[in-house]
Amino acid sequence: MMVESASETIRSAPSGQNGVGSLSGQADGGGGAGAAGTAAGGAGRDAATGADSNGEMSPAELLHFQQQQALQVARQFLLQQASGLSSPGNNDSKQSASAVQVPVSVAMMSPQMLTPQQVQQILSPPQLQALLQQQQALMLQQLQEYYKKQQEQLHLQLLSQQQAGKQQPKEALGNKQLAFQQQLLQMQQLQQQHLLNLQRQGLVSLQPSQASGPLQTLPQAAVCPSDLPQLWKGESAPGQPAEDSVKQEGLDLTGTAATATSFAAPPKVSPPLSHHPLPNGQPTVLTSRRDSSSHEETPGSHPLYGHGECKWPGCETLCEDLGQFIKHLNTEHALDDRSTAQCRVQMQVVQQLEIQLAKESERLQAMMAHLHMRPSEPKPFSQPLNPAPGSSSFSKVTVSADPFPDGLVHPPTSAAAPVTPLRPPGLGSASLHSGGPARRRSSDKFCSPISSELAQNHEFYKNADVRPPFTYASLIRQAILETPDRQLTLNEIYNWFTRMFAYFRRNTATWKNAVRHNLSLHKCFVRVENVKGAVWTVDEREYQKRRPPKMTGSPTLVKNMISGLSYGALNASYQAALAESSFPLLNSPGMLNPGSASSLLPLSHDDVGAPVEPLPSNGSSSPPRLSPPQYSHQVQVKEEPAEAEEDRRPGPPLGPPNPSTVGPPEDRDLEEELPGEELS
DNA sequence: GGCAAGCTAAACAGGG
DNA sequence: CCCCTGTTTAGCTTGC
Repeated sequence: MMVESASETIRSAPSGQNGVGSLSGQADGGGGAGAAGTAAGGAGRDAATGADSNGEMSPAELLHFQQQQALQVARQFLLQQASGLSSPGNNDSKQSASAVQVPVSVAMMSPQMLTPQQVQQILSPPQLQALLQQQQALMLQQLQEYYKKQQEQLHLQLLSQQQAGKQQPKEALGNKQLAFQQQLLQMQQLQQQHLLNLQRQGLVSLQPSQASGPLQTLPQAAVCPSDLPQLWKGESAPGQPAEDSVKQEGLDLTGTAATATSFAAPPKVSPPLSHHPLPNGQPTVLTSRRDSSSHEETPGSHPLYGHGECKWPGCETLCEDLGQFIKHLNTEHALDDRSTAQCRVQMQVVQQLEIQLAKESERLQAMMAHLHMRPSEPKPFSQPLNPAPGSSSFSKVTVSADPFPDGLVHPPTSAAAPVTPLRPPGLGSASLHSGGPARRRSSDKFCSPISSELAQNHEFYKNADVRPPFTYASLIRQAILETPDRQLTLNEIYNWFTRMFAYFRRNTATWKNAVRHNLSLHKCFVRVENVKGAVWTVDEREYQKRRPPKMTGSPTLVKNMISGLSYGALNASYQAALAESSFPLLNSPGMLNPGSASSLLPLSHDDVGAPVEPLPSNGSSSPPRLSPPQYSHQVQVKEEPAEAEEDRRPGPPLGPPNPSTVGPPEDRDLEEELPGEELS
């Protein structure tokens, strides 16, 4: 029967569009925002309670209620503002790069849908920074308005109380006024505490010389990413009393502290990093960074001054000398709203980066713990965890820069656009071969579970025009084993290739020929005549025997090698294998144990939901092929005549394949049987 | 350098 | 005759 070309049928299939879906699916930011708002409300409530202690209950309750109302109004207003960044009321904050408007709007329109971390993962650093900046600008504006409201309400309250107090004893009135004043004071204190916390994180260090400048309208200056290092350096000017600056800002922005947390995008949670405050309140992280990045700074210079220009974010004003710069700094970057907002923006940036760093560090710790590596070792960063493609990048894929500089964590499934030359995580240099045939594909060379790899990077391969780092044989086998019946027709194999890999949606003549060639060439692929035609199955035993073991006959050698591989003694090639295989192989607990062959015994069939890449029998292989699963996926062939394959190929040594009876029992037989077979 | 593995290309045959 | 499927051979590259 004629079957239409697989490539044509598959080409029209919708490619995976998962970027937005994954975003919406992860929507979880509402909880965080709500929690922050609750915290802010709690602060207000505490303040009100403090007033209560002075006597009158009803005014305090009323004030509390009004505070809550004001908070709600402020929140709603912020959300409204966020949903329309270009609204007329935000003219002052529109000077940011227009290129980031779209993502910023997207992110701001759904503040309760995305956590800051998620937003950060979505946005690029410049976008994120612009977002943060605008968010901070909005936040500051809202805080000011809210503060004004609060003050107006308090004054109204005072007036009303005074009006009502005319019929009350003077003591009561005095108590009420005192309560309001105390509440104001508490708000200020809360704000100071908040800023102090930030200061302790090293995120705020305003110069005391910057007296409260005139209240400018709004922050607006765009902070270009290149200015970040300068801000890093400048955020903790030496010799600046932190408390002074905090107090100054606290007084300058009185009343904002209680609500600041409700508007701040990231929760004020210090990442589980080394946030050990130094005696001056600066975290060691920042100090070390400054040390490493301020090499050009001389003791007499200013961290915000370099190369003759002001390094304040978005400024770049040329200053001939330090004195002029200081003058400029005091005039242009005084402690006003804009500077404060810029500092806050930088705080947010730093926080985001720290959160991200914390996450990545945590992931690294988990990975290293999983790999039984010492977490303290700096080695992993030098290991080719995500090696640059370098000379081995596939010819059709040009990877100019690492799109995921933070390692192998970013799932390509979420970001990979169709035909995007992204490198799948965990696929290293040997994966994307340079030009010509892609040989030594990782699955075969290192026996990485192709199913795991595919499961992890399924979307990537589906969308990116990247040649999968697997041999044709591995792919064919995987295609066959993924089916319930463990059998596929040739055309179905074609379909699987085109469905799973964007790369195979073209060059059909080449790879189809190769598929046919492999099916015929390798004895592990068994052609079975079916009612509907011929189907291809996999003979796992033959698949294992496909590669003659190089270390056959020396169990001790193998054992030593296995021991050598354990723990930190991974050799370079195996590390490369790890890099290429995304470590799924190490899911086997026995992999890194200096252990017996029994510990290397097969992974579960159900691993990763699909048959794992089989591991060779012990004593037979190169390092990655250490485990001897040797389970056979001898399939249930829907065949009437069972003799079709036998005449063409000799049956597997296990005996006549009775497809209807094969299954776990055969797996057990294989495990018992094959070691000797391989070691013979 | 030899060998094995893998890829590509091509020729060929058989069947629908 | 064309296309698909399947087999086989050859040449080449790469890694060990």
